[in-house]
Amino acid sequence: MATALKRAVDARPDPRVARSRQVILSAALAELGEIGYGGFTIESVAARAGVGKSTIYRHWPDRLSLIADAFAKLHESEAPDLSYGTPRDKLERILAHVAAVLIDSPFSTCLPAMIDAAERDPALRDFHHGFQAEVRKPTVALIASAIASGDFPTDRDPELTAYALLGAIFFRRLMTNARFAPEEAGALVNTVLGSEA
Amino acid sequence: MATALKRAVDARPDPRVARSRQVILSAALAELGEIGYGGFTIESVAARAGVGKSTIYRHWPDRLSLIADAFAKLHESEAPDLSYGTPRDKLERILAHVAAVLIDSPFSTCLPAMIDAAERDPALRDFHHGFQAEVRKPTVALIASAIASGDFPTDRDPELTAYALLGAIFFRRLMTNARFAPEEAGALVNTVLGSEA
DNA sequence: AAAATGTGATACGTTGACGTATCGCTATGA
DNA sequence: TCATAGCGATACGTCAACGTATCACATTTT
Repeated sequence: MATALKRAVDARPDPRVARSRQVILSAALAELGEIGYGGFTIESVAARAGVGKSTIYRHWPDRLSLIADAFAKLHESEAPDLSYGTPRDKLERILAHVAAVLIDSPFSTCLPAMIDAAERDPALRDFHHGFQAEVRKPTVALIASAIASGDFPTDRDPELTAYALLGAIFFRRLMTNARFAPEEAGALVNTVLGSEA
Repeated sequence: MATALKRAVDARPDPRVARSRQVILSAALAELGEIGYGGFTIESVAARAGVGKSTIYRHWPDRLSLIADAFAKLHESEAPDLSYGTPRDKLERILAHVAAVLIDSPFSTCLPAMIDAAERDPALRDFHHGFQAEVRKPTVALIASAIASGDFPTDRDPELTAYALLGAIFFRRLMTNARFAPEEAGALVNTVLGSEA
């Protein structure tokens, strides 16, 4: 059995590989935030990562798969704790978290590039939309159950409610120069669900 | 007085200039929709417009000013008629209009490129945010007056309400694969303002 | 009709990124 | 210790777009 294959099967992986992949992905994210999808180049990523260009080509076949992996890395974030509080408290906590992420985080920095990339490449679009749908699920479920239990007004559509709440925060990030502050989360819930909910 | 200067002062402009500018701007918009901001090139625009590259450089000094002019052209659209109906009717009409625009229009096609461009260039950002704020004004005013008059629930913030309503529609365009249908406008108003409003 | 000017085409040198290949060098696992 | 990779650097030819400069032709104004 060839040595390389043997290692792949039963030996410990070379730690240099993991390290290379990690610094390259970080540099790629930084580039996406700064330059965007269209102007993204392998050579800038290599320079920023302090890595030889060949090292990137060793691990990714082309620009697009590197971008896809970088976006995937972006989505390693934790959600707020939903194990306690009233439905309204939980919802407010979720929205404050989303607002905080959109004010300042790698995700927020790369969001315009991601939206642009999703528009150009079908695989990235599926990834982007699919991941967002996944992330939205707990929020929609929370709203639906609160409506069903009567905690929230019962004449609401859970999905539309989620779109209105999340949409307000994303809209402020992408279409205005005043990002949504986490402290406004309560006011947003009041405005959408009514202040007595 | 030199002839060129004299013409600039008091004579009729050469119609070829207007025609060139117009076909170039259209081609530039098509390119922005297809390629995006980062990959935008003067040569593609020239080819698409069926125009010599020199003609573009005759009228615009560089890439950025051409993009800015193209985006400006994008914003020549008419708003729905707000001269009749209840506040709720008017609001629903506005939202249905926004939804229709975001489903299919040059604006919708170029929106991801515009968001990306706004993130990279401060002048384009100011333009983008400024124009959106302008467009939003009548909607916010309508909501504010309907809240003040008691037509809408009085415990709402007009601006937040506008962000929730518009945000839902933009969110669906940018973050999901199911754009908002104009027919859903009524349901959206119900969900945000309550069905009895 | 004549003068002026905008136009498309084309050529130019320059630059930056592509993706490949080939170096010694060094970290690694055996 | 030693063979084995993975590494950064660098060079390579290719290509696409940059922004400039000419040119003959067509359109327009005077």
